[in-house]
Amino acid sequence: MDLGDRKKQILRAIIDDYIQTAEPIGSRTIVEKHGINLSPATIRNEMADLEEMGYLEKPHTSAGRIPSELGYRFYVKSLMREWQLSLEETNSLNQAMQLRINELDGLIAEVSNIVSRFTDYTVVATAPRAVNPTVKSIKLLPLTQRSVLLAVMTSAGVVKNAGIEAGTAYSDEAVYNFSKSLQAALLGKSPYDLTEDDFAALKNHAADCIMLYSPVVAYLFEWFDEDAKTNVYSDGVVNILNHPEYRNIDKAKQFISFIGNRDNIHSIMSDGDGEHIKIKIGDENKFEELKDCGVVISNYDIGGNLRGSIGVVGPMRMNYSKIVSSLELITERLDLIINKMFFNE
Amino acid sequence: MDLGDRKKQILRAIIDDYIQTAEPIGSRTIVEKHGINLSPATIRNEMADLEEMGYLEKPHTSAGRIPSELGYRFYVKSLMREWQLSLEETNSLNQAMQLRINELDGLIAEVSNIVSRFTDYTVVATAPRAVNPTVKSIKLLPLTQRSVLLAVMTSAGVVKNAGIEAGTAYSDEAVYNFSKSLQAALLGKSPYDLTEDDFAALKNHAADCIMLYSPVVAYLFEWFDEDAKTNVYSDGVVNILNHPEYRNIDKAKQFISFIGNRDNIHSIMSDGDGEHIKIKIGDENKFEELKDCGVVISNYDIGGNLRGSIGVVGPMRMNYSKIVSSLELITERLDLIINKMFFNE
DNA sequence: TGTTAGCACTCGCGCATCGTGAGTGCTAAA
DNA sequence: TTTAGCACTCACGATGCGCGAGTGCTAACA
Repeated sequence: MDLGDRKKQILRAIIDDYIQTAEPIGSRTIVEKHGINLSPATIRNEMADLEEMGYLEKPHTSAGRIPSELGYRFYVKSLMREWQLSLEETNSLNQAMQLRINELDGLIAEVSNIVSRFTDYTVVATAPRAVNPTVKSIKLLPLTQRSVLLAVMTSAGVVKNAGIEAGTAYSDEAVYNFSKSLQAALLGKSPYDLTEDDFAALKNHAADCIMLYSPVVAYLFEWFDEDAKTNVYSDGVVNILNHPEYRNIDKAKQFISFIGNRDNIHSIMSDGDGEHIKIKIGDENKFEELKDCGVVISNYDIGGNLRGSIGVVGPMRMNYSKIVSSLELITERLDLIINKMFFNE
Repeated sequence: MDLGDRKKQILRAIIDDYIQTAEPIGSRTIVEKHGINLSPATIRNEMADLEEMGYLEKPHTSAGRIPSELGYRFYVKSLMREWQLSLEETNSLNQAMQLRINELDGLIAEVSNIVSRFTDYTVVATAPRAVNPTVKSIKLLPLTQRSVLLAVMTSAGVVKNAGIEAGTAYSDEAVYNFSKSLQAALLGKSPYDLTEDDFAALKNHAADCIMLYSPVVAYLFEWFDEDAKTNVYSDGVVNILNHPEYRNIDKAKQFISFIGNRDNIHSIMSDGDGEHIKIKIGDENKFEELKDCGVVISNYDIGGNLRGSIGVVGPMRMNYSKIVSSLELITERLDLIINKMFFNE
């Protein structure tokens, strides 16, 4: 399992090259392109070894070698060098992140777009979610005779609101009283903190506008439901067509359909076990549809209050190095922006 | 320009056939598949005429004929027969429309999905927009010390709301008073009805919470701005890959990118001049990217209060007849559902 | 013992060739 | 006016072939 330095150097050269060209690399190419002072024959011997060890594959007898799935894994774990984003690249990224957006959903959509354009792969993302959120403010507001507005601000600074059709008319006073009871019961807490008794009491207080009780509670749980499908985004799905692995229409169709399904995206993101950046290659993905793909997920965590993920999906032959650098830069900026957005200037 | 009955019959046969098979039709095929009591030679003569008139084209000398752009236009205008959705089809559509959704955005997204699955083409849609909306209810509600919620219900029953970061703290009373002034000024009107003087007066009344004035006005105009980009949706983009016209990866890429841009979708929908169903073929589309495409737009209008559009985009060779029938059925159901959703039970 | 030159061998790819068959237009007869 | 007959066209798929990049093996060399 332990590779000699020369083998490592050759393996790295092959993978680096293949990531760029998508074409099998022959022994001669390695000698020429990468400054290795050995004859092609020697390289051939080493390559035969690497193939036997499972790091390389031959598409057919007379082609060069390409990395195997195992080869990629070894590469991202031990061989990959940090990608130096050029100054222009860094600048253009920073510039693109000068967002004049002041609402979370738009922000994530915009960031997904930036990353997909920048990496030329498909990007998936989930909107940041509050960690253990509590109610910071809750109000009921009569809108018309027959409808009220429920507005909640969570501890993470996220505002949720919804109109409720009351069915019958209620006095402003009844609504106001119910609103007060909600505040008394919920401020500083999550609806999951309340006992059945608490809810029973609350229902009592809502006696004068009882039709509002159920919708209010339903919305509260919906907003605080940890398992709820949060908003997911994707962008640059079409980028997959830029890569030769997906010249095949049926493969492309399968990929695009798969990513088009929100549940799948949600599921891709959800097993990032809190690691900062997680790379999954081929069979490491739990979806059959991604068995030829690479996935890089970055989980960010803002001030311990908001958590979200942004991921890059593409063929197994991806520029992992550049993706990791870009995601790191992006999540760093994102942290700054969201902090500014929610927690004072 | 006026075609004899026989020519019409032949042209219709060719186009119907081509829509189904995507392959050039020869004189013999016409005689065999469609019950026409003439010899292939006669058909050939007629086809030569139709070609000269511009309704048909030859991909090359020894293939059959395919419809020209002009041919398609003539077809949808004069030749196309009403498509009879089968009972199963109608049922499955009706069943799919049993939506348990009670919010506009989700509804449109769901309907787009249904139509795209049903027709096997790409669907674009805009969320319904109010026609000449006025303010039915407007309130400002303190959320926390430093943020307020602006809630507006329009005459069409649509609720808009937004949190405003106040910057500095205001008394509940100041906010309440400003809220009252807003009501006095705006109830039953649109912000576009107010004069400069009205706004000046309003600003005066907001003296105690002057930082709120600008954002409130900005939101109002945003919400009532007819030209504002409304929410647009698309679904089934990947369906384009099911059609042989888009076996070519580059064409597919161009199409998918084009549809991926929200501005383009908005623009596609926006020139439906109030006609109920509008079909645009090839060059009739103002976008270069759609010059090989057909577009069917259905503009629906619910109770004179809400207007929206749903459209189907695909290759020029589309099953226009089935699309039109489906869209008609769908918009009819949509009318029912939205009516139920907003205006009483 | 590790490295390298030499060499025969493999095999995918691009290219040219060619027969097939569907379809056409024209002409002349019904 | 319609149709049978016929020569002609041309895309398409199959076949075959040469090229060249790349390999593995062997034997010689440092």
